[in-house]
Amino acid sequence: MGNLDTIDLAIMRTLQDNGRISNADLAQRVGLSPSACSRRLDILEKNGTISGYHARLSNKALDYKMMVIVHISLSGQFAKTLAEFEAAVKLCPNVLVCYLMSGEYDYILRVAAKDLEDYEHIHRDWLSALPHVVKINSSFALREIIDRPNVGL
Amino acid sequence: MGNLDTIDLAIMRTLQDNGRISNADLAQRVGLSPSACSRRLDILEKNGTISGYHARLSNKALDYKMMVIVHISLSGQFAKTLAEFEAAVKLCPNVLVCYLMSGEYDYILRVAAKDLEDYEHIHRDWLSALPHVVKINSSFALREIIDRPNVGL
DNA sequence: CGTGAAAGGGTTCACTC
DNA sequence: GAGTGAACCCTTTCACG
Repeated sequence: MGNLDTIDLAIMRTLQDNGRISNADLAQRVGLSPSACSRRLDILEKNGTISGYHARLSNKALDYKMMVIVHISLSGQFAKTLAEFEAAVKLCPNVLVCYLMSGEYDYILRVAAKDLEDYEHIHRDWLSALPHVVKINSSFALREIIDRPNVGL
Repeated sequence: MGNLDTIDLAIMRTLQDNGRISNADLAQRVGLSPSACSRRLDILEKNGTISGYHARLSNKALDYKMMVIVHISLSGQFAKTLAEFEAAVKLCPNVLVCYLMSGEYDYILRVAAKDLEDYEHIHRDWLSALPHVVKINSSFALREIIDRPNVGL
């Protein structure tokens, strides 16, 4: 996790947008020889600075046309209550993101659904069924403005 | 964007978690010859079902320890108002996600910050400075429970 | 860090079924 | 659609400058 220099940042910037580029092309882009580039990449991966590579699937192509932001409150804040909720929410494949929050609601979720009917099912069969839930508030996304995997470097 | 069969789904499932796997290994995992696998992958990429490959960077390694959910209201809903806000918000590198929403607030944002002081700067110099903003509500994430790039297949 | 070289694989064709 | 084989290219790793 040592210090990142300009070239490390260039490698990361390239791989953010082009995760499947070959090492030879990557080396050329950042101005390194293939062997030096491969060595650096190896370090970045092994020390966890680059934690993985993921294909992004088109929600449209998969017919997921809706994105819903869900705020959830539980009946308490005991560790056991939270742990049971969290274990259950992880099983729902439609939940892309879930954070424990400060403030009015305990959790915020980002949920993908095919359409409104699909979301009704998810709401009834998954979200309402999560343990200790006392309040659910769904807001629907009208349009996606930004969706980046990482902070801009 | 044609129909996806079991093998296509297996390819996508593999590439979601292992975006830099070689075509040869991918072929073996899904039970195809390398050439057949490469042809299918090519189709999935070209028709947009797979829209890209992204390295995931460790927020910890980059020193981004805070995640903030920000609700924002604008002074109106005219197309020009929204367009000006959206153009401006896209320039902030700390904003990972931004959706136009139905409901009480107009936009919801996911913002990464290094620490509380860093967030104060982002709030003052970026968020408060966005055009037409009349209300900002920041909630801080205490813990990440789920953060998947895609819906579970 | 770069170079060069060698070994081992990977990718991409045309071709066949 | 899928598999095969061959040519070509890429990756990885090494010793060395």
